[in-house]
Amino acid sequence: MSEMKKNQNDQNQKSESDVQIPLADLIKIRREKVLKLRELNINPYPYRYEPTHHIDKVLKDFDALAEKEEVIRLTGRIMLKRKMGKSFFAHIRDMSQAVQIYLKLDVVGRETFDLFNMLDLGDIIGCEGTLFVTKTGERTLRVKSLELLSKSLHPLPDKHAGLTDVETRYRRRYADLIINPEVREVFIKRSRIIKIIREFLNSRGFLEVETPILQPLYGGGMARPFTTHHEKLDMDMYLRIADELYLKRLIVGGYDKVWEYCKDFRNEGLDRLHNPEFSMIELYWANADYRDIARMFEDLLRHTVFTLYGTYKIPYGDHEIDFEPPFRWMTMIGSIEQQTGVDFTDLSYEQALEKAKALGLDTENLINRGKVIEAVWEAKVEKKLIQPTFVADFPVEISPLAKKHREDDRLTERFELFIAAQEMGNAFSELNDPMDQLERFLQQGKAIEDGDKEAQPLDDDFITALSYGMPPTGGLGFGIDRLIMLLTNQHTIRDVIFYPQMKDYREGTVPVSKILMQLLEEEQKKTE
RNA sequence: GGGGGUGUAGCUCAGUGGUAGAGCACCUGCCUUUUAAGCAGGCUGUCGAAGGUUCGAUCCCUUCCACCCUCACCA
Repeated sequence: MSEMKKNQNDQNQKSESDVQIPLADLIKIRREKVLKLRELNINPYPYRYEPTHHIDKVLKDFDALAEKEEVIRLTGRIMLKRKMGKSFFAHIRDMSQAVQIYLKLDVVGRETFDLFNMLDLGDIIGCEGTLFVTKTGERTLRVKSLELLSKSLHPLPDKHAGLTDVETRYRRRYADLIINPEVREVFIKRSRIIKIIREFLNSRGFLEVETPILQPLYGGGMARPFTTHHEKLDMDMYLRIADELYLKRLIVGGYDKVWEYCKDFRNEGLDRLHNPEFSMIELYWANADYRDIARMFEDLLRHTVFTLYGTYKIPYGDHEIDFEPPFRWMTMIGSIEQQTGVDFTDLSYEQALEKAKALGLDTENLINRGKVIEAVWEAKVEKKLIQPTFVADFPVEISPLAKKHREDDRLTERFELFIAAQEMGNAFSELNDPMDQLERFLQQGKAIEDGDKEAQPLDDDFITALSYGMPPTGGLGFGIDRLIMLLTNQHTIRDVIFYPQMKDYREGTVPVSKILMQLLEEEQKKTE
């Protein structure tokens, strides 16, 4: 130990001009423990351990297990450690829960006691013993034997204050997960929600399929794509922005119910609600229209919420959202009239523009009638839709893949579902008339020329597919990350994505690998 | 992209125009049922980066970087 101090002093002297990193000292102390353990013939990184229980199971069945004096083997990370002379209390946490363990010198013996004395917060151990309750009533494992399973070199965040710096939480998600158990709960729920939806769709006869992420032409949504290049083919390619066009080709091919869990990519700004890569589910159902889709979507959400929580009402921020069907259904134009008193049904582009201006909107980029109506709707209606509400019958100009409304060809059979003022899904009676689809693409082409960076390019092969004949089809897409936010009461998308997109590391930070590199060099010099 | 804010020890945070502090963590003692254990002692900093003003900058100014909030657009 005195040698350790000398080393530190040496380092302080020789590196007076160097950068001092206190973290390096902390890591060095832990690294020296690794070397010391090896000297004692203890492998700090052994190969396996067989626990008998997860901690939550032990706590659940505690009385019975304690009564029977059953020998329990647990693994976990040391989160707290208190020395009491010739005994220790500590908390270890595994994937499920945390529990207190107790070590007594005269129970575990000198070797194990000294080993545990060397261990740090963050080390992963396996321990075996029986259960008891302490004087103060805490359920505890009395350790008889103990094994180090992995030595931790990096100190843990503060045991009480935790890790709150959002940047560090996202960049080092592992540290976030170690120290903030509620974070791991959110992601467990995320996994369960996806499983529930998958089972729901499979049980309804939908076939789960996979389509290309790497595409020669993007489409199926309004967004700017990421571009990339295939070297051997010498071909520019796009990362998909939506799965729609490939899934509909499968409907043409004869499948009548398909769906895909899609990772999509959009080259746009990122904020509370947007990550450049995100997840959607898209499904297509032959011989159905958008009303059928609405009923099924309602059912899917009802089922998911109820399976998860056993109730239809869940909190989101200040609101309580009620998922009990039927959800409210209103048309886009009708909802505008309800909020503003203006009926856009029979207004021309120029008349609509006038009304929009009168309502106080910036009308600069509103290049057609549909865009005007959409803008008014977004400004005056969207934020008010807290309880689940279908908004239906969008203008044809902003819905190039949706079938024209059976009663009004200025509109399409399309709905979006809104919950908590956020779009939770988008569905159409899919456009299956190849000639109409071609015309829509041509209109989109015009919009691109007019500077609309999100308009869709003409997809010749998709037109070819439709020309073979696609049955009447209802389609739906919904953002999984947004849904997870809603169902877990999270308010930023970064809290439901393990690794949200971040800019490159900041300057001035010293990576841990650099500290380890220095230690490695020191150790190699010593052995020479 | 526009506007506002933040960046100080491994973590959570104070603070000052004269090169910096607390709690936790860490190290050394004591303590065989503790509870954010306690007690005694100790170690720890490119004060986000670069430049400028100044005798002197962590603090004032400029630029840059990262993060957060917000507005505009996409899910």
